[in-house]
Amino acid sequence: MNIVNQIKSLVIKGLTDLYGQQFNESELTVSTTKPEFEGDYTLVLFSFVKQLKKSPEQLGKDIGEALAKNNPDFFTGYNVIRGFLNLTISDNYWINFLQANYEDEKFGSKPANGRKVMVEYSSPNTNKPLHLGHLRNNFLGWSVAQILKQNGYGVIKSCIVNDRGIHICKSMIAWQLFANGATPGSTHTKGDHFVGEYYVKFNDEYKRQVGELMALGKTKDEAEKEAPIMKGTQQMLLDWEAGKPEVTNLWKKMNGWVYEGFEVTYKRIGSDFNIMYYESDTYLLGKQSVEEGLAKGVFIKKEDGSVWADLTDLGLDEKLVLRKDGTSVYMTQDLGLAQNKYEQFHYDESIYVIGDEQNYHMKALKLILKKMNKPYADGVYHLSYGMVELPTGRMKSREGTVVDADDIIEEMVNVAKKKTEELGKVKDFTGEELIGLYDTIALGALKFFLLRVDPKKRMIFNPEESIDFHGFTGPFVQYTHARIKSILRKQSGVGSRESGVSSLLKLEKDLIILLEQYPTIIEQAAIEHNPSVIAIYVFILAKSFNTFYTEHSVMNAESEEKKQLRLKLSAMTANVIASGMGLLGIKVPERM
RNA sequence: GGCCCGGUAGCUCAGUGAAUAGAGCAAUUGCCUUCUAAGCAAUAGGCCAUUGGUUUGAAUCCAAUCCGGGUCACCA
Repeated sequence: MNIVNQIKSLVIKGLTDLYGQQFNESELTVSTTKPEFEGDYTLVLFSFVKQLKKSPEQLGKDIGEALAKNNPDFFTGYNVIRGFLNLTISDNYWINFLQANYEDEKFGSKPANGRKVMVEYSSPNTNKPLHLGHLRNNFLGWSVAQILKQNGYGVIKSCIVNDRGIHICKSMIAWQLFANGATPGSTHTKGDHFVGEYYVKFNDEYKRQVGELMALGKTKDEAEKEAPIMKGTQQMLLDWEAGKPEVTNLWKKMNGWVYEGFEVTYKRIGSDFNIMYYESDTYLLGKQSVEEGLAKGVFIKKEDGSVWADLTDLGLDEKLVLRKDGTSVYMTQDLGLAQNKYEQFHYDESIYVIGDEQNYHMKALKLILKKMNKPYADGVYHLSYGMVELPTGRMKSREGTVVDADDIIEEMVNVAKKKTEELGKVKDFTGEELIGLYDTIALGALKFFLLRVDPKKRMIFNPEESIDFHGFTGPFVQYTHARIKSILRKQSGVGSRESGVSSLLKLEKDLIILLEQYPTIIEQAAIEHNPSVIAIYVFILAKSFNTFYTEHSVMNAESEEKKQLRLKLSAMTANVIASGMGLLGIKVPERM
C-alpha cells in the first residue's frame, strides 16, 4: 500500500477511535507538505470540521496526538497550522522502503489483471510521408500502450493504414504523367518521400489547370470539376474498385515504395504493431452493421437510398452511415472495423489515438455503437490529441510549412552530435557507439518534447527553441541518469546489506518521498491515458537528484553507512528514471 | 449559428476544491584543481481572460460575456 493510503487508513481508524464516526478514504485529503512547513504529508482538516463540531486546531491536535501515540514507529512528529495537520513520517520507514526497493527494476509495475486493451495509433496515409503531427500520434500511442502494460493490462497495438481512396489516386496519376518511369531507387529517394513528391505535383498541376479553365471564363466550381487531371483521378478510383489490373498493379507498386519508407521511420522511432489493418481490406466492412442497424431500427433509410443514424435525441445531428449508391463512408468502415476487432480480440477497451479534429466523429461512433447495443461500445475511448502547430500557425502542406518527420529527426541528431562533440565527454566511444548515442539523445529530446504536454492540448513547435537540451527536456533526464551511472561504475556496485543509518538529511528524504510516489504516478498515467504525467514526474525526480548531488557527496560521504545509503538512493533513482523514460519510449544512456 | 476544446509569468507549459499559484526557456548574478557544469544556487517576472454566483476555502465548480481553435460533408 502506498504511503498516502496508509496515512488515510490510520487517520480513519483514529477518527473512529476518537469520535466514533466512520469516514471514507475519498473524504480525506492527504498531500505532500509544502516545503515552507515542517512535515512530510499533510492532512486537510476542514472537510470534517462541520461534522465533528470541533475547531480545526482542536481536531488537528487530537488526531495528531492519537496518531503519534498509536503508531510511534510510523509518525515521529506533527504540527497543526491553521486547518492543516502536518505529519512527519519516521526516517526508519523511508530507509526501510529504500532498502526493500532500490534494486527492483520492475518497481511500480503491476501483475496481469486479465483485462485486454487495443491501442490503435499511427494510422498513416500512403500518399505522403509522416510529419511532426504523426510523430505526436506515434509517441502517444506507443507510450500509452506501454503504460497500460506496466499496469497489468494485456495490450494489442494496431494500426489502420489508409491505403486507398482518391488521395492515393492523385499520387498515382501524377506519377503516370510526370515520372517517366522514375522510382525511389533510380532517384535515390526514400519511398514515402518519393510518392509524396508526386502528390505535391498533382496539386500543382491541378491548380494550374483550374487557373487555365477559369481564364477561359469558367467559374471556380466548374473549373474544379472539369480539370482533366481530377477527372482522371476519379476514373482511376472507379478502375481501382473494379480491380483493373494496370491500376491495382501501379497501386501495389507505389504503396510498396511508401511502406519501405515507413518501415525505416517506424524502426527508427520505435513504433511497432501487433496487427495491421488496411483500409483496402476493411473499406467494405460495415455494410453488415448497417443492415443490422436498419433491422434494429437504429438507422433510417431515406428516399434516395442513403442510410443515416439519427443522433438528434442525443444532441448531435444525423450522421450518414451509407451513401445513396450503397458505397461505404468513413463511418461505415469504422463500424465494421470495431466489430471486426472485437470478434478477433474481445477487448475490454479500445483506444483510438486520433487527432481532435475527429472528436465529433468519434463521439458519434461511440453513440451509434451504444444504440446498437454493442457490448464493446462503452470500451471505445478516443484518445484525442491536439494539433502540433508552428509559431506561424497550422502546418499546411500546400504552403510547404509541414515539418517532415525524417527531417526533424535528422536535425535533432545533428544538434546532438554537435553538442556532444563540444562537450567532449565521450571521446573514447567507437563510431557505432557515437551514432547510437546521438540517436538516443535526439529521439529522447523529440519524444520528451511531444509527450510532456497534456495530449488533448494543441501545442506549438518552435524550431528555434524546441530543439533544446537544457531544462525540462529529455536530455536533462538522460544526463542525470548517466551521471548516476558514472558514480555507480566507480563504486563497483552497491552493497546489499542494510546501511545501518537511522536518520536522513532533508535532501535524502525528499528524494525517497518522490521515489515512493512512482507507482502511484504510473497508475495515474494509465487511468488518464496520459504520458505527460510521467514526463513531468521523471523531470522532477531528476531535478531533485541533481539538487541532492551538488549538496552531498556520495563517494565521500560522512561515513561508510551514509555512503551505502546514498549509493542505494542513487541506484534506485537511476532505476526509476530508466523505467519512467522507458514508458515514454525513451532510452537512457550509461554515459553522455 | 449549434456543439466541443482551450485562455495561468515576455514565451512554452504544470497545477482542476485547500496554506503565500509553480517549472522550463528568455533576462540578470554567483558556483567547475573534489562523484559528469547537458548541472546547481539566487534575483526579477502574476488582477490565473472578464463579471457574477456556490463554498469554511475557487485558477480549479456553476452561469453569463469576451477572445482563440476545432467541428457540424454522400471527404477521410
